[in-house]
Amino acid sequence: MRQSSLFTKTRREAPKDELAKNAQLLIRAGYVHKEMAGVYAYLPLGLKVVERIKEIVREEMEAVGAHELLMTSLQSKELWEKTDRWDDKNVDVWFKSELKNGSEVGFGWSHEEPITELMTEYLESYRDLPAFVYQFQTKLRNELRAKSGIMRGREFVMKDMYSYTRDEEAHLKFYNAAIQAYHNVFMRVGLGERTYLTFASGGAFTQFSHEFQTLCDAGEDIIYVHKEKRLAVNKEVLTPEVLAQLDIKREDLVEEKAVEVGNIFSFGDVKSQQLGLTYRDEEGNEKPVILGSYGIGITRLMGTIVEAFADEKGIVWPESVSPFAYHLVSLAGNDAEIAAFAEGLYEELTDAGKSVLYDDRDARAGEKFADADLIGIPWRIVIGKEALATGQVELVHRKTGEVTRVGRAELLQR
RNA sequence: CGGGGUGUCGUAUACCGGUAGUACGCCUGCUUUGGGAGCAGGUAGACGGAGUUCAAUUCUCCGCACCCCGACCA
Repeated sequence: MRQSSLFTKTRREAPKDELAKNAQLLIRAGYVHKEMAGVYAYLPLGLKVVERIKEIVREEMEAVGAHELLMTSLQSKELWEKTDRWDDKNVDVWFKSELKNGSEVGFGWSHEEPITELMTEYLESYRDLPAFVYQFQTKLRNELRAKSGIMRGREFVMKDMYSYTRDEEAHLKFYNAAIQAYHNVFMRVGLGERTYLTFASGGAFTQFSHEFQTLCDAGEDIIYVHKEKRLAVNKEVLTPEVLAQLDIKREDLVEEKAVEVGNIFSFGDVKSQQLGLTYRDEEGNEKPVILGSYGIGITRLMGTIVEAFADEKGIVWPESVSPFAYHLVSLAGNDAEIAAFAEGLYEELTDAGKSVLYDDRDARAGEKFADADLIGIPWRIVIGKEALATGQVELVHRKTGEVTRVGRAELLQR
């Protein structure tokens, strides 16, 4: 992409109403636009990051056998009444509206009910099980208080996956596969080292649910981390009984701030009973389907990545989620030869399938470097007089600042 | 939802009960060109409403918006 064609611009300063680092940097660099409190639009650069994160998640979900679908944002009141979650007294984040004919509808803050009801139409026999589905959906939640930039908004993108299995054994098998898939996701987006499987309270069906908590100063949660065993417990389950059960000692736990980037739940058959999701087994007996729910906050994950890796100059994207692999910075000025060199290299890299943001703007070096630092693409290629003279270009690593000089051929082979 | 705070050009800020200033941005021109350039000229602003006052951007009230702390958070 030619930067001259990008309508967004960088800003020196963050708006004064943004205190969260992730929002300050994402706005300054032109990734997002704040529409209202807790509601952000994703601009071209920001959308690329969202899509890259989604693609990683998609690959891992497909790898455990799940299929993608897309549910609706408008949801039916009658459906949610079946599980007693329509009433504002029970769910306090509903946005509700009504149709012209007067019937009430809700804006989806979760999709467990709709997807499960959908499944009643298709899952009838043990032969139809198991079934695993997921989607990327914009969730709408009327949070009392939005905060922390894109990390806790009223509108955000979430990956939610649901498992439908015939019994507890099949459920656990998938549940454990999902845990591994989640680990893979967080590893791939660069947060693996600092993300912990965290035991949380489980509700009626199982003792525990599991959260994936990423250590981060901007986090809203407090967790207790066992670094050696690479697990953590949520405050609500920090009891002597649980510690004994997990075979960990209180003194080995460190209190840390963290962001909940994912969570997984076992629902058992409660919701299936409520919504009438049953199947016939081999003997013709009608049995409830076992349900599991698995979420990853895609946009929250993006904010967490910014928070985790940014430095004083700006964003530092891991290669796996960066909007572009390379930031080609041309310092041509009025020098047509340098401009031609940069143009040629841009074409070559692009033709070779590399994703390149090409700073072809008529701007000075300082401004270009500052912008490149802010935007945070992992590798910067600098084209100046020296490149013309030697044929070698500067390759600068955003994260470390390390500079190496490489030839075109070497660059194309990376 | 309880508490606290803030609303001034596009952005960040200053001052002030009596002519709203600065920087960046943006526009024009010239110069400059490896770390947010220089000069000159230009563009653009008091959240909305009511009240107090000779006079309100400034004080008061209401509304709206935004931020922070808490509560909440499948």
